[in-house]
Amino acid sequence: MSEALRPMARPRLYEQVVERLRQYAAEDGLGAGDRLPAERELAQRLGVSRASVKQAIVVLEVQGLVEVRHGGGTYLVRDTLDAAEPVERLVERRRRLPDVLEAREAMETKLAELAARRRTDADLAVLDDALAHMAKDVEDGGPGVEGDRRFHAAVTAAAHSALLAEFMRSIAEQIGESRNESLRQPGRPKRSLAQHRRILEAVRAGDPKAAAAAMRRHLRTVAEVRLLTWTPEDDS
Amino acid sequence: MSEALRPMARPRLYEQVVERLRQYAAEDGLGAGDRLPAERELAQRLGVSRASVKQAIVVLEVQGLVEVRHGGGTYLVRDTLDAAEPVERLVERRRRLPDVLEAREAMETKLAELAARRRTDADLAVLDDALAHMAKDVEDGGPGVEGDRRFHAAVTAAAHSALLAEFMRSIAEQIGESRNESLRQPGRPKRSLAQHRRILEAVRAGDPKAAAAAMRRHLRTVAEVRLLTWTPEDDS
DNA sequence: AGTGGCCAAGTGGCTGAGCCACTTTGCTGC
DNA sequence: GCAGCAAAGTGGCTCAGCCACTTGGCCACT
Repeated sequence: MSEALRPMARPRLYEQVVERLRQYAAEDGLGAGDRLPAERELAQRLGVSRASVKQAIVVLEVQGLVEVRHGGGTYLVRDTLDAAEPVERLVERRRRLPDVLEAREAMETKLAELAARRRTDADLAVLDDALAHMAKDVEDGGPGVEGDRRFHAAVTAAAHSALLAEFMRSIAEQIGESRNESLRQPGRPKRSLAQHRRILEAVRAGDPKAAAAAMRRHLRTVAEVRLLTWTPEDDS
Repeated sequence: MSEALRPMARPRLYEQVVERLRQYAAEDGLGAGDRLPAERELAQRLGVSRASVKQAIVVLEVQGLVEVRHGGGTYLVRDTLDAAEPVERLVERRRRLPDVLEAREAMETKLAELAARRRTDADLAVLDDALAHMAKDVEDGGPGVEGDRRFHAAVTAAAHSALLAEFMRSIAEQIGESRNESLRQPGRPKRSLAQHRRILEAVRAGDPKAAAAAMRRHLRTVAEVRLLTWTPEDDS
């Protein structure tokens, strides 16, 4: 009900112009390499100033959708002016956990496998440290959230794969939420700690298959715990 | 040597302004919530017109680094004006194949598993169609590139995981290159086709473990073929 | 036929002045 | 105190204009 009182949308003119340009490119079937109408003409036909048209074009330029040649016109780079939706936004919209947990399992089992293959002594030291941190917290009756986070981050680092690390980073926030809930379940911190130990030992031993298997088992129990309290409508 | 004849860099004014603003925010220790100087003042101190300052601010606004309040000033959203590096750019810089192939294996085995669990009849029809397309091309002595692409896209679609699909999309270009090279190896198209068949049958049978295993086997042979001709220095 | 100089038209780059809309601030009068 | 209001400050947008660059056509020269 307070829905009606949310801040009014106050669209900037240049945003509307960007929208119109996307529309124009789509409807007129413009493709890569085609030239947009001149700024002066666009301004006149849209009924706005040239400055606003220019701001809109700057937006498209920054997004890499358009190439502006001084004195030569403005050209489409791709077949469309639709911006590729940033991963972060998609994650936001798709807050639904299952997707995230699936992606996490896919990537992190691979990360464990790679970590077993590539970990350096320094990587192992960080892993040991993270595990010790979590162990101490759990002994003191804490949930071990920070230690858990550090352990998984250390595994990611030890895998030495910039691309997978980047993907993990983009769902880190969602994983953090699930971690909080999971570790608040009674008995969970101790079991989680034990599972971490098995992962670490496999990584230390340089056994990729064992590491992947241990990580998979760990993540599946986490996912189970988390999904027990989850319902599709509960988008929190 | 032809390095000297590459296109001249002709930086836009607004880009320089953006750079100056980032610098200013960093050097003056501006943090989230702090207000930028007024547009008129910035224009005067930078010695540029207000329009150029505004274009720069539009850039920062589009990148979500700054919030502009009509009549109230322009405020930093985060503690820095440095743009988070988009995944696409990272992929570009990290053109090195191993990373990409690792990520691909991690995600696509999971996709195969999910596809076996969730595929609808319509999904199966698309998979059948893609496989038939590839089979026909291979029979005619072609490489079957397009059919291969469609098959893997169909598996991704059948998994019904928007997040993994998005991740796949962001490395699609690199995968495409590797696909071209792989399928150009003599004998590869036929073997690849057979492997696709096994994947499809596991998905049709609704056997997640078999589907994941078949996909993993397929991707590992592809990676092997590709990596034989790859060397770290060859960044092409 | 090819080359380079030249010019005019078209287009983007950028400016300055100006007005409007909105927010913030602080004074005024109760 | 405090509500109301006016002024100052700030961003939104426009207009008119000049400059810089690209393109294409024409021409003189080789």
